[in-house]
Amino acid sequence: MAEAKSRRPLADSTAVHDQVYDAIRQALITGRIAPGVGVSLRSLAAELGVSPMPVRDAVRRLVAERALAINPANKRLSVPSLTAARLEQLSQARLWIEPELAARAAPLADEALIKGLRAIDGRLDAALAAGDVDGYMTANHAFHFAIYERSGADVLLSMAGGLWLQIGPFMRVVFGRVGTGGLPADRHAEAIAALKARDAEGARRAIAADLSEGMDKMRIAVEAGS
Amino acid sequence: MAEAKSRRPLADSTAVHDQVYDAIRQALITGRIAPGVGVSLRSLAAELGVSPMPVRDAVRRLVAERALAINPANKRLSVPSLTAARLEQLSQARLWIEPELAARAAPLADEALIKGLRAIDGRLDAALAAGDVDGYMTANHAFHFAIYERSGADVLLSMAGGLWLQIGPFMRVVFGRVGTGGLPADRHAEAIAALKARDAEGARRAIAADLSEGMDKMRIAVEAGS
DNA sequence: GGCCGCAAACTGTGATCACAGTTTCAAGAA
DNA sequence: TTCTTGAAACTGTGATCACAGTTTGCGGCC
Repeated sequence: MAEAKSRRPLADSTAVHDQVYDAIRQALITGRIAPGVGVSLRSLAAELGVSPMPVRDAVRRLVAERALAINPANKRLSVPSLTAARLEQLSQARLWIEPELAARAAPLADEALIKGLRAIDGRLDAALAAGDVDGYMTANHAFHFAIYERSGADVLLSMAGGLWLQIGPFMRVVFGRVGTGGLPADRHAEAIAALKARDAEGARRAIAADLSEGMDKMRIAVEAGS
Repeated sequence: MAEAKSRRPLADSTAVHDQVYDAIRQALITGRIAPGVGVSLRSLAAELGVSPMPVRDAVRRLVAERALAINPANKRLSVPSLTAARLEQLSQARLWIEPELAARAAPLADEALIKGLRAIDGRLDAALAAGDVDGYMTANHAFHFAIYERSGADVLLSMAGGLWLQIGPFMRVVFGRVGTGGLPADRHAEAIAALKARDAEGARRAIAADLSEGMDKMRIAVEAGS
């Protein structure tokens, strides 16, 4: 029992089901749990060293966010498969919401935000140069949401969060197949410049371009894989 | 015990937590549980005549969909308040997603869909004439989602569903304050005509106009109420 | 050697209990 | 009368168990 509890030391403080949520979410985004495969409450619970109860709560939340799917026939859990149709819809939704969040953040940008973004972008470039996929994806997520959070638009922000969660597995496929090479961080520089100038439309364009380029790559990778 | 179980006879078949989800969702949309007030797992369970367990599952889902809020300090549940900022974000998200769903549905429209929409619109008009708010809201929801479901875009469809759930309480405020009068069903006729002609852009415009008009009313009602 | 059938293992679901933290409210003191 | 204090009630959380349905895999049969 004590041994099981120490299998994967979760972060302290907050509720267990939240820690389980974060753990599964991270496993999903990084592709540690592959799309299409089935999972179960008890296996997840054993793997995380907790009782099935908080896992059940976390899973319920992830299903509501469409990060996990539940087979209506036998009610079994699985990770959603990567289909072109799903990617297309997620792309379209992101292309509207995220540039909008960037545009809303621009007038509210301050020096602290710019400085933070530069630091994140530095970590991103380092991960890119080192071929560190996890590091790149973490930094990329941090970069975008540092901007989005500044918008103060909580409803749209949570929608964007849900979209990233669903698109995470697609990203992993891209980097697994075509590598991290050729991904331009220039758009990030553009975005930083626009935010510094409090240029809403410039920020919108920069983020839209950044998304478009990334999602084109995903589309190609998914089509090649099917 | 047996008495409690028969307090509110839920629909048969599916899982209990799904029935509880539907029941709470409906109570939220129709405003039977007012925005801002606190709720609890045990009180909901007692009211619905079930044990707290399925309520817990349903609530977890509703919190993930932002239809319920959870106070981070004392972890207590409450219904989100109606703020102008929230309405503005929900409006913007709806105005992008729903016309898009209508446009996608248009090329796939068939006679059965048109016929179904006409029937729903008839019920809508009857409810409108009778001042039946619940009937109007139910029919209006049915009308829109009959169209959206035809698009086959499941990801966007579920996003639209989440948005309706969040905007439901706002709708109730409108009808409670300004009544159902002055709500034009013409836009619905326009939408039906466009779908019949398989005119994607026409359908997009009709739905966009329908939403705009409804949400303008909501905005006015919310501003007047604060 | 290949196929059928049954038992064991595993699945999600729901109920019940224990527990720690918070709120509420009433009784007693100033 | 007003403020303090303490107990009771209520909150979400987690653990554990029971149960029905499904899947799985091994053994025996054709």
